[in-house]
Amino acid sequence: MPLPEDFYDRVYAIVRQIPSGKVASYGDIARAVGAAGAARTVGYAMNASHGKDGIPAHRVVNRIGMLSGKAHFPGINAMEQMLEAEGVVIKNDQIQDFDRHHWDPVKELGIDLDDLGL
DNA sequence: TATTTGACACACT
DNA sequence: CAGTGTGCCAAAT
Repeated sequence: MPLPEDFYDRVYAIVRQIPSGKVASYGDIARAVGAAGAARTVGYAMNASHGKDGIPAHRVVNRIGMLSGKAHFPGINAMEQMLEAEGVVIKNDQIQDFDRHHWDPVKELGIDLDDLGL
């Protein structure tokens, strides 16, 4: 279980479950993987998700719904372009009606923070 | 083996 | 109510 990839795999598993037109915050994902507070590490995991596929990193934003990681995408506008294509309204690198598009994995997937094996 | 960085989050002023 | 500073976990060097 102490495999480094395990952590990434958990993050990918959650991000992969994000439905189209929805977005999740790093903190929520961090909690979903059992690493509450490791939001930064989640972003790091996303950095490794580039070479992989099926990892809609463009649906992952910070808590305020800002496209903080847009700079890490191939195109500076690729992130918002994809989000807009899914029905998400982006304004000035920020998601409009973030609460409306917010998708909490812990809540939607019914993940029990006590059942993460901690 | 220890230190610094990192696509954040929360608390305080 | 808004802005600034500090703290968190894990990975990489």
